[in-house]
Amino acid sequence: MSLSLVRSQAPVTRRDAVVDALRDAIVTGALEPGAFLRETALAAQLGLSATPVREAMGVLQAEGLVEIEAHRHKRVTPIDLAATRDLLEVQAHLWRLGYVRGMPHVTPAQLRALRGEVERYARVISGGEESQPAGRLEAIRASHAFHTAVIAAAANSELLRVTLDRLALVARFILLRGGSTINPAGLRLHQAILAAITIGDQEQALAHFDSLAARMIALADPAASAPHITGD
Amino acid sequence: MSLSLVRSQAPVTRRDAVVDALRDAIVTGALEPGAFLRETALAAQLGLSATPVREAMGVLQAEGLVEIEAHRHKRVTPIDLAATRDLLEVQAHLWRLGYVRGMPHVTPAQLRALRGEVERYARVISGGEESQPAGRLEAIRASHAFHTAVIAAAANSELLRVTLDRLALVARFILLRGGSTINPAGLRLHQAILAAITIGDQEQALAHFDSLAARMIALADPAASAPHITGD
DNA sequence: TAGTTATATATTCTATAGAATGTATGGCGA
DNA sequence: TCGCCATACATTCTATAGAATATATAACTA
Repeated sequence: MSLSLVRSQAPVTRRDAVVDALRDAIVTGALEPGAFLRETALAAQLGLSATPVREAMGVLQAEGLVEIEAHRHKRVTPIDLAATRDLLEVQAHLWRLGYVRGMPHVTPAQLRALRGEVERYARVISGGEESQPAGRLEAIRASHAFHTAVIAAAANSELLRVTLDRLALVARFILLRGGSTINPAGLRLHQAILAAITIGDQEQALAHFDSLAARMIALADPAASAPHITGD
Repeated sequence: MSLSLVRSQAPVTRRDAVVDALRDAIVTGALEPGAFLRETALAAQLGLSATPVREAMGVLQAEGLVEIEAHRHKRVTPIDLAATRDLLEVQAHLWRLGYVRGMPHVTPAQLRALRGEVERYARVISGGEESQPAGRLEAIRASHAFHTAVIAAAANSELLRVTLDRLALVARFILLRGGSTINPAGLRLHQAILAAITIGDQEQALAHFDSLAARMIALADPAASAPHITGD
């Protein structure tokens, strides 16, 4: 189980290795949202000096996973519901653009890749692992790889970059706070999108994608996520 | 003349100061596209050590202004026409989303700010500075501040961030390669958008914005930018 | 006692030196 | 003459120590 979707192929510098390690820890929640990050302490834990750790922080800051206050401290970005809603809305919008541009150019090989990702998602559900962190992460990775593969077909370098940019941040929220998206209904939507793309019905594929996006965005809806708001 | 639109308010660290200095140099072309950047040489020029220079490179890489090849070299990102077309398309799409979301919430104060930016653009044209680098940069800044102000009204933190993210890269291309957008016709489109927003006609404002965006994207059209392609 | 200033402490930020890596030059062999 | 290997060089990358900055604690004054 890894987060290779946004991981560097083979980290050639210690900095990249630290980035990968910390990203994994943050996305899985091993480093909890809001946790303070001290350079020297982390360096000691990882068995290297503070320099590459410090540089890794800059990368993670660009990905939205770490917040830095100059001369004060660094911390894992807390999960803010309003900010997450904004994030998911923009991400969904960019994904949708990627679908519109990418679907017409999906090759048979890419279609097989899409099928593979859906099967990966399906294995999690059929195995009943949808309530375990490992299974949930696997399903999220499959879903993200699915969307990314469609977008890649658009052959727009900037569109691919901007969608990959905050993918880890999206994954963290869904993994740690988005309980209800990874389930049979979510699987069916992926299957429906795949089926529509396979027969070339892009309109229907988009419709199913919109349903999926709406479900995702709803995760950051205060009304749904804070049901006890009227309790006191 | 500065690039304050993407500049840190008051650089509290040397790293931030270097980022601002290098960003300015890259956007204005003082550091030419493709130029190699050596840490120690730049540090010596700026009168400080290599460490903050090196960290600044990471930030500029995230902004797309610098390309880094591990253990080899760093360079100012070359201007690639295909990549720029992708960039402008995505940027235009995000701006458009910002217009749709932001326009309904523009306050009178923000409207005055928009008017101020259009006047700034107008002063460049009426002063005949549209062919000089300084004037061109001023007009680009006014235009970008205009779009950004509309988007800010949408109050979507992620949308604002993602549009500001690569603003310097967009500005550089238009400044160094986008000869024809800064002119009376460009000014008129800004004025038309402003007028439409002022009277609350968002449909028409969007139509004018689309014209503006199309003109911008056309700058990266190979056919238009390489007219001598049939000459030999 | 409340507020302010000075001091101590912790952490980041920067400078510097050395280690690691990649490229180019020159020599060797076929 | 061409290809391959070793060596020298340049540059990045990392480690370490010291400087700068912010916070907390304690002493002092009104």
